[in-house]
Amino acid sequence: MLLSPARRPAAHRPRARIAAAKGRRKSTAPGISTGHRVTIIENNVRQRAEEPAPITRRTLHDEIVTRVRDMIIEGRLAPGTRIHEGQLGQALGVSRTPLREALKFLASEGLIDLVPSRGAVVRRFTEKDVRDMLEVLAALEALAGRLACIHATDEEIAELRALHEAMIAQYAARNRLEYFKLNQRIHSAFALMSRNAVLVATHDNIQARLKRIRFLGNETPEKWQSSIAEHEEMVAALERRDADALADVLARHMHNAWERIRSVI
Amino acid sequence: MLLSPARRPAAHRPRARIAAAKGRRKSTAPGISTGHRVTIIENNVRQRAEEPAPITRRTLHDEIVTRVRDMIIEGRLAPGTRIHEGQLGQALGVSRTPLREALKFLASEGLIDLVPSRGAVVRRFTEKDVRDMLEVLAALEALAGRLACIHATDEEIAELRALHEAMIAQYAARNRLEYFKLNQRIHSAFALMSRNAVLVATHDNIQARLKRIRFLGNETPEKWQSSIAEHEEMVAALERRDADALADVLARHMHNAWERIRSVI
DNA sequence: TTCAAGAATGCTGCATACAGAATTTCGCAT
DNA sequence: ATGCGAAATTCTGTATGCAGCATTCTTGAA
Repeated sequence: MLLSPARRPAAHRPRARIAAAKGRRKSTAPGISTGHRVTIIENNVRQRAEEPAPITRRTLHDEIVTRVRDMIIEGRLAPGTRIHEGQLGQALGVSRTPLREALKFLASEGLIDLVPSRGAVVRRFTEKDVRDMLEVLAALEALAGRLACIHATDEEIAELRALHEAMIAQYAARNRLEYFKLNQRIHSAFALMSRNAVLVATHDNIQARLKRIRFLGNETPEKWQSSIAEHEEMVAALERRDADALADVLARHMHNAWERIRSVI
Repeated sequence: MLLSPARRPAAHRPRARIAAAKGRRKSTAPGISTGHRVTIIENNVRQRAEEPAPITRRTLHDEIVTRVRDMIIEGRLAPGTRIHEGQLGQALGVSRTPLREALKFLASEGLIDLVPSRGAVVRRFTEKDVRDMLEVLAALEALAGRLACIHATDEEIAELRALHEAMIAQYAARNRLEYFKLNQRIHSAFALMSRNAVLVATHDNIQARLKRIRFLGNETPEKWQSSIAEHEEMVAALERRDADALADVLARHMHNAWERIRSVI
């Protein structure tokens, strides 16, 4: 019903199941990767702020978390949708146990609500919720900007500039999806350059919740224009390492973001 | 081993199990409640920012989340401890399934790490982790303070003042635990008065991670003294509804908090 | 005595089974 | 037709079983 035709749960062959799920993922979920690779910024943070083991062996519930999260963000699971453990499990080709574990995780992230003995519901954000999130995000990005002015390397700043130029190119081409991805990436880059892992995690969490709404809000290229001007200011401020100016424009950018997306709530 | 003498898992009687767990909770875990009740502040927020249904029917995994979270915060599960699903499950009198679900939730909250096929480990915070958390918390509280100046009712402010006075009384009595609880409660109150549910949730999450460390940091009453002076400033600023002053003192308070606790990391 | 390879044990990851709550359906009376 | 109530169905919540990975223990050789 949701992903692929329901399949018989071939009894108890766990490893094969994982492989199947992984294989299918590539074909159905396009992922968030963009052609333009940010290596310096991301690597610097991984190296300095996170754990040293990059050997990511994914478990099933882990895989399911990203799958379902993507489904919600991409709108394939609409807000208000009741998540049916049996059906979704069948659609994903997994049993209910890891799926339920994944749902608990997503509930903690705030993407779904867990109603006792009635299951999980994709969370619907009210207008106030969105404003609240943007308000917090503004404060977090302002902090990130200040820290980035202190900690970012010249290399990273150059790469951010490159990302910005790439985004402008996508704007010129009216390529909405790629424009949006680069836009989000730039915001994440500020968080990463702060060298504060907690800030990165918190920022990512809230940004993820807003992702779909912000994407929908960027409907017309006219709306992108003002956003781009602010981005230009942001990059310039970082290049000057002017923390106050950067924090100011980031906060302003978030405020304007609300104006841009309020119509789609 | 951990909570109560291991008991036979009397086969499959779920509801009785819940009742047993609830009953036992009261007797073993003292909870975080303080004699002094904050009603106005908390009710106002519940009423305006959260869901309208206060009929909390707790499921088992939900109960386990709070139990295990408390165990970590109270230090009965020390950082670095490997969480043994079988043992902990027996100690809590529940099967592994809801326990595992609870662990996924706590992992998302950042209190434990999940290592594939090796289970859960109570997260150990480095010095940098703590500084990062305080840095973010400072930004969040500064925002909360600004918003509180706008949204708080006079009633709420009066109640905050009462909380503050109560905290001073506990200080005078050298009652460390009660002092600490009121202290945390005051910080939460600022978040609540912001009328921003996302801010409240984010703040609570980070505050919970820091709780144990901050408690340990408050070892000597001398350390409390400076903290109290800042609190006095905070309350006064809110009474004047002076957002800039409040944001400033909150940020300063967080900075000093680091000085107070850095020795116990 | 030390080290290494293999056996044994223990634990996690996932699937499935079962009980009870929620919801729907259906019969019946109004 | 419509509203009500009970049976039936569906789904969630929890327990348990099984397979494979990790770790520890054991044993044999250098």
